[in-house]
Amino acid sequence: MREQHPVYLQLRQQLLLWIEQKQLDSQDKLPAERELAQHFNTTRVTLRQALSQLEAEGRVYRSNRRGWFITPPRIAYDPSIDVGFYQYVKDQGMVPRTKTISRNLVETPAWLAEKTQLALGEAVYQFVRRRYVNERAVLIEHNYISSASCPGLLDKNTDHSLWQILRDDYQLNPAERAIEIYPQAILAEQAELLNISQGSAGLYLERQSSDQHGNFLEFDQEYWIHDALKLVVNIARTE
Amino acid sequence: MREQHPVYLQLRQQLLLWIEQKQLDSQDKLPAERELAQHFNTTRVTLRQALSQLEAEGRVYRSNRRGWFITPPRIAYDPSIDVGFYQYVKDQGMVPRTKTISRNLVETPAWLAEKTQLALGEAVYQFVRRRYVNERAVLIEHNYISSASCPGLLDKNTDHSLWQILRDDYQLNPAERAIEIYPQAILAEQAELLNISQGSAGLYLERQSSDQHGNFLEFDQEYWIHDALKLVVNIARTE
DNA sequence: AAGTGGTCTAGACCACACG
DNA sequence: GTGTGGTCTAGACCACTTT
Repeated sequence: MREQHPVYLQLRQQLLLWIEQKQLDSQDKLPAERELAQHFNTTRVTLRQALSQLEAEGRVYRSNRRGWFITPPRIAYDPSIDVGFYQYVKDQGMVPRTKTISRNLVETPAWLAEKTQLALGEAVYQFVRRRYVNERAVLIEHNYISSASCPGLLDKNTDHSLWQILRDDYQLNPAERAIEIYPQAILAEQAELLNISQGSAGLYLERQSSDQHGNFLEFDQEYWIHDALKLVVNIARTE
Repeated sequence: MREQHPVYLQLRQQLLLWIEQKQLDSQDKLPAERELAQHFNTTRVTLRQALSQLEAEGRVYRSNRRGWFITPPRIAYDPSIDVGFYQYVKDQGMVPRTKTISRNLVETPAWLAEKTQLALGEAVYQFVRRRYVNERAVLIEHNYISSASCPGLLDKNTDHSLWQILRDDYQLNPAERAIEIYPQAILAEQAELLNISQGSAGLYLERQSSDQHGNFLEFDQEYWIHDALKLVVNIARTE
């Protein structure tokens, strides 16, 4: 035997056992840190280190200053399928909710013009929305939609599926999509909207869609909490 | 003005400026923690909190007990393209390297049989490899390849591209692929192989490929360091 | 008002990396 | 061997949440 595991890793193990024993379920709250620290005969600092470990592993999560909770299972999401958040969450037996935080007609900024077919300064709709799964906020979404293609979109209810509105009200369907995905810490603005601490692990997903006519349709940025999502992609033979 | 940012976030900002000033480049080493703490007139604990923040953001990384370094740019990777690690790293002007850690003929375990067409106990080749970009270890890969389809594979040099071997020596090409991706902390075994600490943020990528005849070809698990990778997926219209 | 999580200090010891 | 990063303690104060 060479090395003894550090205390916080032993504590991690004990916590897992304790959770199992207590049969804590998704979104159940753990006892106060001071209480746990005493129970396991250690310091709050070390306890928090152990909890942070479990947080990184996606076993527990926290909500600002409210405490630690048991992480629910991940949502599976296939970005190649024409199904929106609202639908695929429901299909997996969870309860989706969307809150539109802001909606504006803005001028296309430089960074967006560079990435898309949009001209610098051209008017686009910008939506910022927060999405929940079982009342847990799991992502912040920034949408940019061509204003020319979708007159009057600002007046519609965007608390459900944008794609459905595009399809039903404007006969626009997403066709080609270019997607970028990478792990990225949640920074200040999004962290505040998600009520988590800045620097929490996250997954960034960016998607540009064009419609069935090949025109720019939508640019989408999604800031996901790291433990809420599982991406599933199926790829057929490329000829 | 309501709230003052906590010290470690101010320190984060100062560190970024300091790095810029010093013109530190990819993989350059930062000074010792004690030195930095003194320079910024704070404690090691707080300094480490600031560094951890930057680590989460992918600006700095650490290598076990060796210190803190500047994070190099991410590698872009399109899992829908028939190009292996070796090729796409080179295409982006970086230097790839692969070290085969183990190669074995093993019996298909239960979890693998469940996921694939492989029968429980059937013989498969198992490869564990560590991959580097510019001599920085960025992922651990577990490969399972049908032994029936590839006799003699164990004797070949697997320090480059497996796919190339499959193509050139066995006339097998990956066709359909099912991919799963999610953020996941790097746990004990992989952390040790990557020389990072257990619980570091990571990205898990799992891929099952079948060949041009529709037979099982390969099952692949990749444990990526969170800051090394950017996924790019292009999806055409699904008819 | 009380309790909780978030932050911070000033030490300390150890195991490992590196010269 | 020396210095470094990794870990740990025993406090403390503050801002926020909850009662």
